[in-house]
Amino acid sequence: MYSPTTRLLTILELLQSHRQLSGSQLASRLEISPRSIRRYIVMLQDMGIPIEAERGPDGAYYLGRGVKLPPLMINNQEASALVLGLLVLQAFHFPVELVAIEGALAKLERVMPEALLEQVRALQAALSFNVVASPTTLQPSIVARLSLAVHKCQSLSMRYMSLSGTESTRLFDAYGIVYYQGFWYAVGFCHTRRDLRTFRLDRISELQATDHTFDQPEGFDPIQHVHNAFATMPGQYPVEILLETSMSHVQQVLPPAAGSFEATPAGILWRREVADLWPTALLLLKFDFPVIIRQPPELRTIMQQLAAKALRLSEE
Amino acid sequence: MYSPTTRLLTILELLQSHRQLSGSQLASRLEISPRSIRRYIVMLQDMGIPIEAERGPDGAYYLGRGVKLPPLMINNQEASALVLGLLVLQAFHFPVELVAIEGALAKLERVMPEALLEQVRALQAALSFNVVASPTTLQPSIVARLSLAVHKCQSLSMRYMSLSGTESTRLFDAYGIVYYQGFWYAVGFCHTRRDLRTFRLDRISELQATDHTFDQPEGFDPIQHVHNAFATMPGQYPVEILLETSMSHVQQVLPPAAGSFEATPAGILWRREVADLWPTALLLLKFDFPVIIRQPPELRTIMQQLAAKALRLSEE
DNA sequence: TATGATTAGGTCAGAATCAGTCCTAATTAA
DNA sequence: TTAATTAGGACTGATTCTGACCTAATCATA
Repeated sequence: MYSPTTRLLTILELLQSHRQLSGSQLASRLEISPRSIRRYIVMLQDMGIPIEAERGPDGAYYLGRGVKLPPLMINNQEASALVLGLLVLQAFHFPVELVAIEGALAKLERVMPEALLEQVRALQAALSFNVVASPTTLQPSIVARLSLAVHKCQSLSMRYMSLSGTESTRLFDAYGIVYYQGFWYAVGFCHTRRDLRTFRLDRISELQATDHTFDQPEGFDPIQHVHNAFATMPGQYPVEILLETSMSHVQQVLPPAAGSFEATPAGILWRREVADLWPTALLLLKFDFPVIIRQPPELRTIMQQLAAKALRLSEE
Repeated sequence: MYSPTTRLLTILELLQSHRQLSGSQLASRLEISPRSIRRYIVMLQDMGIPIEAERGPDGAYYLGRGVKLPPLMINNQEASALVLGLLVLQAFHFPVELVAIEGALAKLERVMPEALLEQVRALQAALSFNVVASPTTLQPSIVARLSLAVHKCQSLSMRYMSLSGTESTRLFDAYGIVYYQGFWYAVGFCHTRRDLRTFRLDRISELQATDHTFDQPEGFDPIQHVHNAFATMPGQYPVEILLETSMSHVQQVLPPAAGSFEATPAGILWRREVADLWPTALLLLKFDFPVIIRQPPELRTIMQQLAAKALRLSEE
């Protein structure tokens, strides 16, 4: 704590680990005059470090937000947490700039004490994450803009290429972003299709926030919806099924995203649209309450086929 | 970049973002004489920052490892990556000291530019990880020691409390650590039971590395093993089904957690143990390839019931 | 083996910086 | 109002820093 430079760093460190400190506190810790502390504060500010001050009694200096990040003073524990975090991001193909992850990793690993690095590497080698490798890469900037739009409830205009390869522009209210089996998806309401939809992020080519805002539906669970969306890709068959049970039971068994539910005297009328009827058919077999198929007739045919298949399986 | 004090920090920053820099490069960047650079290097070294040098042509200065961490100079991108990493660690209940995560988070968030922080917070709020919340906490120190033992192939002596509540001391060769459905497990060879075993980390109370070392088996996949261990949990129905398709197709349709798969001339033999046969029965109806039920006979009965149910549904 | 580029460091004088001690002003909570 | 705090000007003397000019040591390459 002798040279001016170390003093400067010490002040920075003190301000980083304490919420706020008064000039006299700093002065006594560094054993220099308060006047010099004020001078150091100015020096730090000149360096772009946003030190702010509260005046008056109980006034103090504290770190504010700037445009640039000040040098971070971290201890060993924190460093290993940081490295581990970065490694996890890498393993999960998190939508963050790779350069950023690698840059931060390089900086940290280059200066970490040997013993610490060994510990972290051991953890890294020993831990197995249950991760499906993602075959595609996606642009972090898209994810960043998307998440901001989710946060601010801004509708989005985007260009999307469907799995079949056709590209289209859609107006979309994003409710959440979900990682599911190696891919990242945006879940929300598609104005073009007027339905809840799931879009794979790596198939979005353009994304633009609009002025239009929307209301986030209460209690919507993006994960649930993605799970469900995989069983029920939206499409051309209008399905109408009468569930002879209570609404509360339905809500336990089916996610809100599964379609619309209407209470009728005969039971709960469940409506949705699907391209593939098979998942719905299987779903119906799962239920432990009586079910009546209203629409479409094709679903009855599929049920017959399922019955035949089940019978065949039971005999062989 | 004018005062001597700021120059020191600039040199540090340059050394952190570049792998290595020669004295003359540094001198021209800071617009001071090479002699002064040399002096600054000494000052940094005196401050405990391990700057090392390569002599001769193409010689240069570079950062080495010390006992203490130097101030980290990071940019905005790197900061958001770091914060995200920490958030993920938190979400996954990663075995890292909570204090470390929170300390680092506090330091980073306190100084991050407003816009950046908002972006990260938005991401955090929008992203849904498919994570099961862990009901237990575990000691990071145990994980650290365990992972070191995995790395160094040291046998471990540990006290473990089984699910039934009996405590025992075991000699254990840890092969890996796996996160599976909200819990952390150590996978390896248990000398006491003379078998591959899986131990939940939060049930380990004492852990001690021994002098004894072991050989890590070639090509052992800890995740695979945990999956298997769960698929073959003692349920009462041993299920054995012949899937008449290729192994690669099976792997696309079924997760590794579904059980064990064995290639036979007739097809893939799928074995698992379950307590409830219904989910398996429904699963079989999903497949688009021929399937033969070998075991148990009860599964055939269930298939008949399913067939009846499907038929009933198709008629109404 | 010779050469040149580089780090390492000693020395010295003059310039620049820094620290402390005075001040005064502005701000703000009690 | 009062007291505590930040903010900062001015001066002086001590300290430090800088650049210039040295000499060694090291090491890759021609």
